[in-house]
Amino acid sequence: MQITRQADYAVRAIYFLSGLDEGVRASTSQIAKEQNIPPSFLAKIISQLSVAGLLNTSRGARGGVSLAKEPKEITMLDVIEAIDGPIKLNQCVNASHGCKFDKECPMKVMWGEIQDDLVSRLGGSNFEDFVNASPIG
Amino acid sequence: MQITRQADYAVRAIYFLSGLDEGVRASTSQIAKEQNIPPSFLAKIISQLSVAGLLNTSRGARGGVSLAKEPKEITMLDVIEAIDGPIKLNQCVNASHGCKFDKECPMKVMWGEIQDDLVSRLGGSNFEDFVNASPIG
DNA sequence: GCCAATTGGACAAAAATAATCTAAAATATT
DNA sequence: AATATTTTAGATTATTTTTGTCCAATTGGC
Repeated sequence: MQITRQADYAVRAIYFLSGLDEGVRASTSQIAKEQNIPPSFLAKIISQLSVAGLLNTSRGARGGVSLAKEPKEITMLDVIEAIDGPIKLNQCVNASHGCKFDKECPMKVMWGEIQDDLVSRLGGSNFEDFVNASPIG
Repeated sequence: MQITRQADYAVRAIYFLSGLDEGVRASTSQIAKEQNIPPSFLAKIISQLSVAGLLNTSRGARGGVSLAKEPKEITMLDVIEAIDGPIKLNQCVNASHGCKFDKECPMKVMWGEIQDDLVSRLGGSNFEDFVNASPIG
């Protein structure tokens, strides 16, 4: 019932980049040092975020990473699902898996509602708001 | 970001027992068979629920398990936290752990709010309501 | 005493998580 | 062209968590 370390690292990386001027790059190792994240682990995460379309990367000297969209267009949900996959609070939500109750299960309904709420709140949280709430020093 | 199988098993056991008449016992193996849960695994879970004060157990022939409270007095949160421990959506919530942002982190605030919501919804869901919503056949 | 049940502990297997390491590819700078 | 820097990709490892199993002990009713 907790986001993974990886997802947290991803969020912090995006947040860090959101604090930079538009288009400005930072290298993975820079972010790693700044945020105290294992560098080669972060490299993997950065790569996934790039595949997910959240980051632009450029190789080579003076290369690095920058946001692929404005902070306002990136939500907490985007980042977390890019790393941890779709949110699913219980195995049965949005999928029957042979539980005896299943179809008539009021608890399944509850999980579905809570999950929808969670997803919608995460989907409504963007990084511009985060940065505005507390400008990064 | 998902409750464990154990917690789900626990919930299903409590739900099953909530459908019985007050004070009626069922054996662990009965519940296990009924709900398709590995019996010796369920025994462990039952034991934890007993320690948590949610179940009464009695050993010996004709022994078994029954609810320690009325279904109305048992919440989804009770059951899940008895098995999975306290809900914590991210490592940083309610605890500083050396993240660079920490104190001024708007995302930590967000996690805290979402978590409080989740906890309050789970704490507001009791098993009488579940049983009423869909009487167990 | 016998049978049926929980209890407790050790143990094992599998899966998920958290990394590390290395080689390759790309690209600015010199 | 050479070099230094950086991402990319893949294999590999280590650790932790999750999911169980098994067995002996205990308890209680008949």
